[in-house]
Amino acid sequence: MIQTALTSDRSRPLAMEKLPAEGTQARRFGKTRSAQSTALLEDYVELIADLLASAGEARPTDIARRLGVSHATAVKTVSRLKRAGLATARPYRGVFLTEKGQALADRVRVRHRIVVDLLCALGVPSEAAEADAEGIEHHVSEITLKAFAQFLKTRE
Amino acid sequence: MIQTALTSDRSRPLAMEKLPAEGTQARRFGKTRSAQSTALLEDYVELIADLLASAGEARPTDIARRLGVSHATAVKTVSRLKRAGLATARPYRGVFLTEKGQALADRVRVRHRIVVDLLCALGVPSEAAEADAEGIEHHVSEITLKAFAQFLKTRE
DNA sequence: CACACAATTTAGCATGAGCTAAATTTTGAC
DNA sequence: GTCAAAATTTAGCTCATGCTAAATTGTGTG
Repeated sequence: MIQTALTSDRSRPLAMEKLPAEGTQARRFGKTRSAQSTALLEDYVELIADLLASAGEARPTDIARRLGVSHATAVKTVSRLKRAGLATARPYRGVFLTEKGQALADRVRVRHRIVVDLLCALGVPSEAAEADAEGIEHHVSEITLKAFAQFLKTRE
Repeated sequence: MIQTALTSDRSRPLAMEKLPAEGTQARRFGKTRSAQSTALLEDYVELIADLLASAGEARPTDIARRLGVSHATAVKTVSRLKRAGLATARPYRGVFLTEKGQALADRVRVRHRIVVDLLCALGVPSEAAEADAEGIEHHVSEITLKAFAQFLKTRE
């Protein structure tokens, strides 16, 4: 079910059983919170793809340094990635992405690019754009992303 | 120190001691994660202000229903708001905002409005705009918010 | 080849955010 | 005024995300 959330992200009902479903607002907040929990995994996957592309391998220590967390934390999260079917890793060897993980990384990268470009187009200095995009991107739905892309296309 | 993070949010160094400070990227991610933890408190404060304005009181049960969580969870989070100096509440009585909490609520409301308006201006359907803004707004820095407002002004 | 050093993993701890169930308090009906 | 129902709080659990410290494994030097 975590995979469901990750593959289609915010475009589907999210299948959270036992949702109180009291009103529209409750559902909206609930969705936001689910997105929160996938954000970290998206960051990891994005970074691992980056490391694999640039260095040929993704070691927990590098992941930890780039994310600003301890190695122990990185290792623990990697094992959650494995549980979620996004990555593979044999003990004391590097980390690799599954097909699903690679697909997610691709989507995340595209989305990141669009969000940064949009912010820049709106006049946000590129440094702030990069920093803010890191937090914003995880909450941008498909439909909003389309709107961003459209806006960028019609004005460049 | 939580207050520091809340009042000025992302515009200051954030004063996290013991930060690994390995590189720009590590700092960026770290900041994103801190913002994550303030997001929930912002939601609560915003909602409490809303309930106080519309109903004259903010009861844990109402908060819980509107946020889609259990009353127990709402109560627990309210006590964190108290610890953070944002709210006051005596047992079995309603919840109220401190001056700091009220100020935060005001800022959050303004920000929310701007983010929603921006998304709409970019062609996002208003329902999606409302939903996405709920997640996005917590990651919009002062400088980015200014850029949003500027964009809206010059084209309205 | 042995052994030290670096990297990795495991163990154990804290906090946040969620839940259910049980205890407590308030309130309203009679 | 009493008592039942509703609201609130407390207790106790789970997971996710972070940490440090200790144990384990790989690697490279002599």
